[in-house]
Amino acid sequence: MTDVKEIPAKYDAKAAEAHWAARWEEMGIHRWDSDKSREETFVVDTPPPTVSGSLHIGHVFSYSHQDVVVRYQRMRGKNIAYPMGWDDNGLPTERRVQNIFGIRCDPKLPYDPDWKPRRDKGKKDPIEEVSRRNFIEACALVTEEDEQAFEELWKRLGLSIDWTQTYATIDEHCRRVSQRSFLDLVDKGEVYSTTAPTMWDVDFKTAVAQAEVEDRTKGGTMHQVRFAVEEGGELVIMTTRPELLAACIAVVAHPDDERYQDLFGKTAITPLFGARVPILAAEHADPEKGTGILMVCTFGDAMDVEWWKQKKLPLKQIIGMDGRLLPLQFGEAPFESVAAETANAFYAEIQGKFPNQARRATAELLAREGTGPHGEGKALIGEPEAIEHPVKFYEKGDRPLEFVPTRQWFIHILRHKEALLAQGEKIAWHPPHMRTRFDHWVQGLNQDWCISRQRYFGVPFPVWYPVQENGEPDYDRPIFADSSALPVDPLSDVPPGFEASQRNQPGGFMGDPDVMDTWATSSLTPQIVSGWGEDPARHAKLFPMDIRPQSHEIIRTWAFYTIVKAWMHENAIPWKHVLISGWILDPDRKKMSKSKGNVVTPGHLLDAHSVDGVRYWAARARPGTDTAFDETVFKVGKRLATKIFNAGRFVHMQLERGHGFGLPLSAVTEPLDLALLAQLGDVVEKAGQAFDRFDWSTALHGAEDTFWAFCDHYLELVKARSYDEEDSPGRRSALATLEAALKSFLKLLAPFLPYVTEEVWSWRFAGEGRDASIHTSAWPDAAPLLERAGTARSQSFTAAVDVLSRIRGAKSKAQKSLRWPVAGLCITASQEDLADLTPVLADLIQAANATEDAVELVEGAPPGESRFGVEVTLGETME
RNA sequence: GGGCGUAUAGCUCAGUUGGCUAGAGCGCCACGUUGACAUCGUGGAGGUCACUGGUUCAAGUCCAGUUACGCCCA
Repeated sequence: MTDVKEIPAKYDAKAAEAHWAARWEEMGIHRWDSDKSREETFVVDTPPPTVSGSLHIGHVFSYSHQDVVVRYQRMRGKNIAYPMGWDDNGLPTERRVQNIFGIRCDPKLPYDPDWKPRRDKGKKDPIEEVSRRNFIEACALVTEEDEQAFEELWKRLGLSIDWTQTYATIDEHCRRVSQRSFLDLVDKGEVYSTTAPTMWDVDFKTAVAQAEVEDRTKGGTMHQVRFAVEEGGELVIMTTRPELLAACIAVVAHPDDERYQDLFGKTAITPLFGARVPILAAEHADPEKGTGILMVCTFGDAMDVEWWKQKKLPLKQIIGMDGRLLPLQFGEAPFESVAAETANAFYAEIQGKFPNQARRATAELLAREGTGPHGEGKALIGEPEAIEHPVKFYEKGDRPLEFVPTRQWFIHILRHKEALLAQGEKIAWHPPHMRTRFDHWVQGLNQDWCISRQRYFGVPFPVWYPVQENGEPDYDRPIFADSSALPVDPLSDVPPGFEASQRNQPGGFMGDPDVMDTWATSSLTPQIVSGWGEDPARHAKLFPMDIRPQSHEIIRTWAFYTIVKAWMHENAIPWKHVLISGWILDPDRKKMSKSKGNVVTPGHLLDAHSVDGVRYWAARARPGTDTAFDETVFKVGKRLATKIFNAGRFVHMQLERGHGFGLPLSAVTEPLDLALLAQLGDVVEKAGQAFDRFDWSTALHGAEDTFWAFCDHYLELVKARSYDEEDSPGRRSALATLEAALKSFLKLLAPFLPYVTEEVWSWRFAGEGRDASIHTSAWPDAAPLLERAGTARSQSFTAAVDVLSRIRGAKSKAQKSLRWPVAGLCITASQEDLADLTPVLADLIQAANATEDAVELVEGAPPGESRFGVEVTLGETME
């Protein structure tokens, strides 16, 4: 308890932040109680941030939203399970490690136990090659540091996380859960491995999933190329990728396209390479596009893959895993040619090149005389035309994706669209329209989920393959780990029934060298936290979870995959509610992103505007709605915090002077006070309702507005009575109201501004048990407030405010101070409005510094459209 | 090109089921240090509610279309 006289005149936000962050940890008020029932518990599926090193104001924004919701639920008496995870997986970390230490992984190198990563390397130093295990150790080192930086920020932000419940997506527990998930899906027949054309990043040399692909508009060139028709004549196709000519396996046009009716069934011959390819009718060919007839290659795009599958065409792979054109031999299957010798000569000029170089070179070849159909003229018509078109990129990559046939693990999702849409319907989305994004994503799926990544830092597959006598692995007979042995590392662990010496030997085994993609693990955060498959009692208390807070751009990834897994494993939804946060836009309303260089880091903002100020800014944003970054809003939040402190200090001083702490609500008797209770009850009720539908901004809005009205008007109107030296009923009524109001406001605002509200609460209101902290104290109850207010005229308060404002205006116009005495006050209003005003007239007179005999009430129509006509005569002197 | 969303004072945003004389804060201007607060208070000026039509006694709000911006997808 703080002696009221000891309360400092100024609020030191920074000191309060440091003090309370540490105290809450000591008090353990954020701990989940595993003894409580599921019904009493509120579980949060916290987004594990990718610890790529940089903190972003967007983190502060969305994590503040979760915490606001959590703090409300805690005050509602819920046993909160609010864990924290770190997403360390995969490529972002590997990239960072490569840059920081100047290293690259070469899996063929042996482990060097003495090797230590060095940070002092310049950009000019040669890249050091290290073993897989050394590389993974370097990744672990960096992520550990990053996690610390995040944890410090989270703690400073006042996130009420239970820090005894943490995980990292590559830690042992998460590896075990991820591998268990994989094996469970193997058992359920939802996983398969196959060699299929897969979108492939040629720089990172890894497969990527549909969700990681983005279209970028790039400049390209459109070529018109003449093909010979074997039976006589020619046709003209249009293509942006002439470098794939050697991979051409067919020519297609729409079956209804009149221009090509007589060509269907005939054979075309490709220029340069002399390949005989069928001319086919295909529904998906667009007659409006180009010449309406196009070449199918293995593989130019997703459509090519589709046609290749549908028409069962041969595979002619010419792009290698490094993105360069592979060496080929024309005249041999599958590269048969009617002119193998010239084909080889032409191909020699483009072999080994990257596609864009090969494209220009091919165009030049096609422009040579004699390359045209039947050896006449040029194959290329005119000059290539510059165009803009969408090109598929890995979202973290710099070079266009290629379709390369590789062996990968997939999860069946295409055949489950209906079931997944049904799962989406069982979840409440906030705001509701965000579900349509999920629906559209599911409806638009066109590939199964490829979960293999050719990386190092991630969760390995619990899989080995038998090595055949010819030394090649037999992918069709994978050896799965025993579920009791998880997690396993197939590159160091030995499968059941084998000896370590048999690794990579004919008749022995080989470990799957790949790791799972990030989402294969991140899609399991509910299961990871709940102890799925390990601790049934815990799982039953934490799963399904209550809320999944996240932003809208990862509905198609994180939310989607999590829904997939929960459905496949347990035919369940992973959470009851999805809360979507908007984005931070820069002042030009552009999305903040690293590449644009408009990202704001949060540290200095917390210093300048206080944590409460920054959280206020975050909480003002409606769920799902993007918000412009506006530093002036931080100031408003800080001002609110200061106001809470000052108003709290004032109320405490009044209560102290009047020995008024702990007066019951029944002491509230004055009309003005009863009117305030009515307002208070109303805002408490509305804020609770808003919170119950996860609409934090509306709850804040109401609480804030009412609190300012309380400070600006009620406190001014009640001062005279609370200053009263005698222990009158009027004073007792004022003091009881002040305490009830302050407590209510502190609680209403506590989820948003946890520090200043706790600070003020701690002076005298903190007690035993739940009341030890405002954040565990009970959410205010509107019923007793409204009951006490009864039928009190709540219009009385607004009437007093209305007239007081008019008097203030008159003083302001006369350039007098607000304490300037009022010598005459004539108020004209309807009978009803005067009836509202009369009971609070005494308070009004005091606040206006008027006297009772100066006031004249006239029943009649007020001038204009105002509620009250107010004529003010100011006194001659200040007195 | 398709889907979803947004558009209200200079800026950031509120505006329930249509009832509005359209609000708040910031910024701006003026005034004021009164016993919570100068990290302040009071007052003032600021709007064709993107545009065009429609429904209605009544439209910021409902309907249709247009434009601009954002996101997702192709």
